[in-house]
Amino acid sequence: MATLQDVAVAAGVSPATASRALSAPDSVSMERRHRVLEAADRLGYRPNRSAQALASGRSRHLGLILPDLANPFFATVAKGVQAQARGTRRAVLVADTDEDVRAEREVIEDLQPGVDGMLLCSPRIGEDEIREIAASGPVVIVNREVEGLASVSFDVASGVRAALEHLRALGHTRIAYVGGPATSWSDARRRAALGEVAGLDIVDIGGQRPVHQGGVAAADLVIAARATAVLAYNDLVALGVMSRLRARGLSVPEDVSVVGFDDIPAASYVSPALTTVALPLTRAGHEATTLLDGLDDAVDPPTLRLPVELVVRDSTGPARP
Amino acid sequence: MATLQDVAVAAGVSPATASRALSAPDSVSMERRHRVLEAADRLGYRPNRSAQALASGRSRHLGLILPDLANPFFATVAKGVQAQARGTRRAVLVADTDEDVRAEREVIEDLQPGVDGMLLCSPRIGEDEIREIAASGPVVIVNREVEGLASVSFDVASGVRAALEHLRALGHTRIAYVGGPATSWSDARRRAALGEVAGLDIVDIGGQRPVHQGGVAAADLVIAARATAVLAYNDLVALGVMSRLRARGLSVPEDVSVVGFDDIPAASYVSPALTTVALPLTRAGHEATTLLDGLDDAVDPPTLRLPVELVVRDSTGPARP
DNA sequence: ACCAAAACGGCAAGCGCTTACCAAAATGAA
DNA sequence: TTCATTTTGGTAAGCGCTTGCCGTTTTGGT
Repeated sequence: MATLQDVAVAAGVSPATASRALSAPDSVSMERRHRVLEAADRLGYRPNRSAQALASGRSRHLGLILPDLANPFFATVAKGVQAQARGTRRAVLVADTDEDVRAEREVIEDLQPGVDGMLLCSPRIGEDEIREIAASGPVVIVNREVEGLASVSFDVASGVRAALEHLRALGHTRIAYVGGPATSWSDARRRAALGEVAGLDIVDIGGQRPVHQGGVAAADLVIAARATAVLAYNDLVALGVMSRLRARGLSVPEDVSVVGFDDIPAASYVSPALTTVALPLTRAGHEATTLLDGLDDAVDPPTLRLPVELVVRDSTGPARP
Repeated sequence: MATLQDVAVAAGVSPATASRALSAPDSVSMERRHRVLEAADRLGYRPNRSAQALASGRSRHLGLILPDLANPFFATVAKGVQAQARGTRRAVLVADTDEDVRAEREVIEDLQPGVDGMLLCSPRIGEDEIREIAASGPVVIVNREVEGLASVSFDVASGVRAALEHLRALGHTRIAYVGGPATSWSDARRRAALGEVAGLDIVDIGGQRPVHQGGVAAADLVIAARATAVLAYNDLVALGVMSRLRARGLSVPEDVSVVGFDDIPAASYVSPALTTVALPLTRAGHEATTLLDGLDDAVDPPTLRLPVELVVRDSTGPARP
């Protein structure tokens, strides 16, 4: 494997010049730059990333920590991060914590020293722990907010409000909220917004795992609560609720209306198509990555709260009179 | 930030001993090891990954290249890789090529120098290119086979056979195959197996993008072809076909039976639940990662072909008499 | 033609760690 | 007790690159 040294020799310049020719093109005369580029090309030179990282103190690696890669929510964010990072030729270290707090701590600890910055997606760990992490390296939080730290989140409150108003307009008054993990910041945000629409009777169906099965499990509670509509923590849960409602002989939206959260692809291609609060997931990935870059020269840590949008499809309809 | 040097001084040993105490525990006496560990802990020592990598020549990073993170197929494989890699405390660099051949080439080129090995998931590039890549570093291919290289793939032929036999048993004789990307190796494998079941009239509906919309687009061709059953390239496409069939007023499975491939989560929670050929995706991720580790001491590159299983659900039924 | 300023490029010192290689210490057999 | 053998730990040489510093060349103003 050819080293920069070899390239320099081949081009008849010093290693310093070779280095500059490759990384700071205009600090070297055109002629020499060409000589170096040509030599590098001819020798098939590939920079040694570890050496670059060690010497420069920057690895050009980003760490992305998320609870579950198989969850389309996170996969989509990851895709956004990816795309943005590749634009600046940086690589993304992805770690899946399996929704496990302990694994999360461990993996963050593990990854942090090797990256230039971390993206914490829906972290389940405590605020103080997050602060500690942020103290030892650039960090942007996604889908959660921590006072004093950079974050990209969604305006879920207005999403919840829009969903509830939609349901109220359809004549629903008794609405079940099927929640997510108890440790989830965004579940807390949704809950907090539940009271903001007047004239509604909200039944809170405790925290489920934020997956299809969680919704299945909750559906019977929804039925027992005699709610005519349900707002779910996310689309996966909403889909689970719908499955089970159907299995119990109820039809959506005739008997029960269902609203999800996230707008994952599956939401639009199940039947009935799911009414849901769409979150700009890919964009969140983009923004978070961009934020990470500007962190040092930022005076105070920027907080982005991205707008959401209620997408009305076929899973919601007028309440039975 | 404390360095190994600092730790060594604090523990009253040489840097070499400190290094060994941390990475080769039993090449150092218990007493000194404790001194080092204690000092490291006290100083909050975190090894510098770049330095370790540079000095040892191993980055403890794996590269995972895949066409689309938002596709549950790949996300699931990625999850398997993740889990396995974390077991051996290695990090995974994930790169999403967006189903684009050029991006794929570029990103592989980019990532390879920084990793100890690469996992190429459903690569779309040419065989010769793959060989070239494999020549400059350990590589395992997932969901494709290249003569002479290590790979983990699925026994799709037997899956196709099982699906076709299932359909034939239900009385279907005219069956549409809705294919995937033309450049896809696994689409070619599926196609190759189509002829293996006798007495069937197979209509080939050309290659679609392997996503929901691809299936939607193909559905009308299926109808026009007067097939009573369709086998789709994957579940996403199958789901797309089903949506559109329904929109066209046909019901599944009464009018048309649909079989997918992969068994992604959505397959089981749509209605009607999708009959599909289940692939052990997470396991593929595991196996591929494990294979990568053993590559050097392998005589000839191992090729795993994992078994698949037809999961019969509600999207297939008897043909109309 | 001469000098100041600007542009360019080389030297060399690391970045923080690993790992031969070898010396010293400890162990055990004789 | 002595010598051969094994264990243990120190010395030092890098791994391949970046970058601050400074001398040299070029440029252009007069």
